[in-house]
Amino acid sequence: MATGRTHRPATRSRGIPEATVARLPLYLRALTALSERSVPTVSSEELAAAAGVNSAKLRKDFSYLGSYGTRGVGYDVEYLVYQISRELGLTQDWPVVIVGIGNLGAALANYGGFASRGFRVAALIDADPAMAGKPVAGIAVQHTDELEKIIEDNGVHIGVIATPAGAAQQVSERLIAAGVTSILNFAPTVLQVPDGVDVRKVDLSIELQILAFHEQRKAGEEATAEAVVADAVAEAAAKDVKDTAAEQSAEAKRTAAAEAAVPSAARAEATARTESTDRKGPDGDVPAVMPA
Amino acid sequence: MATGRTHRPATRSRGIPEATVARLPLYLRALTALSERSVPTVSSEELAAAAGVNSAKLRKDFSYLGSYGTRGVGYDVEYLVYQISRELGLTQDWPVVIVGIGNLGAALANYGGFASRGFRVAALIDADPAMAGKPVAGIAVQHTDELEKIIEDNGVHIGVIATPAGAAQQVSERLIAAGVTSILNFAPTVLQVPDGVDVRKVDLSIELQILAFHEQRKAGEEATAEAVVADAVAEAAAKDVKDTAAEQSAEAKRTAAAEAAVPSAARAEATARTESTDRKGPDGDVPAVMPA
DNA sequence: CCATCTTTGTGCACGCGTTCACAAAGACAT
DNA sequence: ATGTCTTTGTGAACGCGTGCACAAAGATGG
Repeated sequence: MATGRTHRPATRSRGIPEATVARLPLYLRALTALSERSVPTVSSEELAAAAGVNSAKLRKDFSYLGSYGTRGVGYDVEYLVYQISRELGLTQDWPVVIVGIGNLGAALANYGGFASRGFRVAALIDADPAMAGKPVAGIAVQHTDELEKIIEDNGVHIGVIATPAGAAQQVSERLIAAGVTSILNFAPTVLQVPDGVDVRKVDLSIELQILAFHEQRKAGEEATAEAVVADAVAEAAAKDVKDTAAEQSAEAKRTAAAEAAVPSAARAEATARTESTDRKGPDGDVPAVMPA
Repeated sequence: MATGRTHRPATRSRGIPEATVARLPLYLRALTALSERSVPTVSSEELAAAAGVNSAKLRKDFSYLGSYGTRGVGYDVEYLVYQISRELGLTQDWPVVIVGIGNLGAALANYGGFASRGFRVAALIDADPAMAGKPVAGIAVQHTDELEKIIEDNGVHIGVIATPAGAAQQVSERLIAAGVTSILNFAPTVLQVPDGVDVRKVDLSIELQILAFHEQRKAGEEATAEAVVADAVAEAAAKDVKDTAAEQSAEAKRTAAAEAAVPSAARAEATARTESTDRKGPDGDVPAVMPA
């Protein structure tokens, strides 16, 4: 999954825990699949497997909605689909606007999952005058100037931001001022919003970085003792640099730290490689300096 | 953020909590911004504000990495950037393949955040022979047949799946067999993977559904007593249908439940509307039946 | 060198979420 | 009817994550 929950502090909504709410769409998808295959009932065990969760967790999740199962049998698929849809508010059709019709915005506009799940793209909005009028996914792009009018005329409460990072905050403010109270943010920025507005963030770069962390850990854990030692050396060297470089400029300090630490790390990696088979830093042997 | 963590059960990696790991990229981004503005040091309070988190949480997060701050002063921006980058494994350059070059895949390929953050698009792969050779984001798309060779030749460990749901599982199996151990999955499916493989899921539809839930709740909470009563009625009616329709077909049961419940819900909504000002189901008055 | 002021690092308590394990409920067969 | 078997629904224990609040550390000024 992705990251970046910016939620109201834990206002357990009508008794349904946030964690449960986040899983309901997952169950719903699994149930819809079963429904299409005309499966009449499903046990918590089966459904849990399909949704990739623990069966006890699933049962507890459902218990927050009510007692919708039958002991000894399981859950009625169609009935459960309806109950979850209703709970999630998908029995109504939500108009959504997408702001920022670049590569990503266009991809979102074309995403089929919208219409089939209770959402309708009410408008596509972009700041580039050259985009205005152009059809994307069968909908003519409108200019940002129209934003407020579009929101109000269509009674839009959910907005998707797919603009560059720089524009996101301002766009969010205009959306909110016009009546939007829920935002799905794809721009790599932390949005500052007033209370009462929900923001969910999807950040590709963050997801990849989390994967990289685990990947690095996997690569490192075969190199046990020696690597740990080498790491400690690198650590100490870096720390030392920090301590002794107290009056140097930040830039000089960073460079010094890199020089001191990187060779040790490289050594650790080399060691790891000779021990294990092929696991190594994917690109080269000496780690590059970090991005800007 | 997005949803869908499919992680190793909680193998707290080298003492760093998963929740902290998930926030490190956030801090890193805020720090990089400060770095570009040549800010030498930053306090936990300031940085926390920029990253949108509690300052105590931030300090605790950093404490897992070591004591990198200076009391009375704050944190050295450059030094911290380096430490976090190293911890996340971004001091090396990770080659990444993107499978499924549709709208979304193309958007991802064009996403600038890649290169600047330690990732490099090693290849774009698509099953459509017509796509083969076409340049997307300056890289020629390659056919799925080449998948294994590409992975192995480039030492790729991280794969991004942007295919339709139907193809995702098979693609993941091929990726894993070829050596990929971390997957970022954009396809709306739960991937079944062996132990040792990390999967993170980004699901637009799920994010929107979670927003819809909160949105519905906001709309409903102005309508207090009467709505609750009406809801209870709908609940009872639905339950009743379920009970009495025990021997009916699933399809008939669902229809009956919808008929019994929906009018009540509509009533509740109507009540809400007269009481509050303009908050209403965005599209029509009668909730549509849920998606297929 | 001492006093003061700022800011970190963390012990502690609390609450949420997860999981286990089992009793209650119902289906189904005899 | 009665017993057996399956599966739900949930009480209780546990562990992780969060946030408070404060002591320790160090900078800064006199």
